[in-house]
Amino acid sequence: MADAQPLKPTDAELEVLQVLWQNGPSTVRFVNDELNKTKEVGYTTTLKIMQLMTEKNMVRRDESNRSHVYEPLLKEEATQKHLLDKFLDSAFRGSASRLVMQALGNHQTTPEELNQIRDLLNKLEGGTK
Amino acid sequence: MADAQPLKPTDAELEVLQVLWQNGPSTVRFVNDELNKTKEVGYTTTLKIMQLMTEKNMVRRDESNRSHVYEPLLKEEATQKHLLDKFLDSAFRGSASRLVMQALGNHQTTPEELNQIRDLLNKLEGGTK
DNA sequence: TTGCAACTACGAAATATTTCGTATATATTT
DNA sequence: AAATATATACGAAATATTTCGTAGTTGCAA
Repeated sequence: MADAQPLKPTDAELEVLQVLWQNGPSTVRFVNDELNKTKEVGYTTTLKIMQLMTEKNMVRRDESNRSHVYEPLLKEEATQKHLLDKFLDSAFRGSASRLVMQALGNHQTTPEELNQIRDLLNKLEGGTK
Repeated sequence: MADAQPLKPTDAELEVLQVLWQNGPSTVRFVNDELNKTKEVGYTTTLKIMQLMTEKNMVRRDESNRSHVYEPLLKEEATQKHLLDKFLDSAFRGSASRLVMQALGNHQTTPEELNQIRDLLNKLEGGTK
């Protein structure tokens, strides 16, 4: 057996996933270089994390070339949803609206994005103006 | 020295803080009982966590009675903001709007709350309709 | 005044996660 | 062909976090 659960990735695993989601299937070398743009981390450290992720079926490894290529098996949206649920519970006691208010209040958002959100609100309110 | 940093509480610490934020200064016994409504956890485990939190200045301990009373030193809002920032970065690569859309989409929110959010949107857009 | 119940202190084990050194294999360059 | 660069595998140390047993106190009830 072996299934791609919507497991909760650890912090280090999530960082790797972000690189893969953003850039598609990549080698350890590439991922490690990306990570090093932000923080210092050894090559074998990244390698190890990705090996563990392979065992957990979070990524799939293509070994046809000497440099293995890793592809994410977890979907970005599904994983975000999963993490959001947990975060909402633990940090906001489940109050989505409070989280949303904080997120909108503390971070700059473009008018376009605000409009998208407004559209969503309209849909949610069932057209109520 | 010793200051009440907006430190990142661990999961266990956050659970304790939620109880304190929601109920005000409490004893270990009370906190432990609350936690046990959700999951099983030993009394001394909770005690230990709260002792560590005291050392980290996340809570203050009143020892005047035999049962010590713990009061949160971290503010709920500030802590949420801190955690949200981190979460936004790690899970949504900083895109507040994507997080908001997901949060609104996946969780039921009352019309009143939606209106609150709409008001906030209006303010943020600077009145642009 | 004895004994039980409820507390705190504290060390240490159990887990979970991250980090990296070393060995070894395989390309590539000179 | 030798030296050098680049990969993977793997064990194990370093950290971080959680969990709990045990010892010792104190309050209270029988």
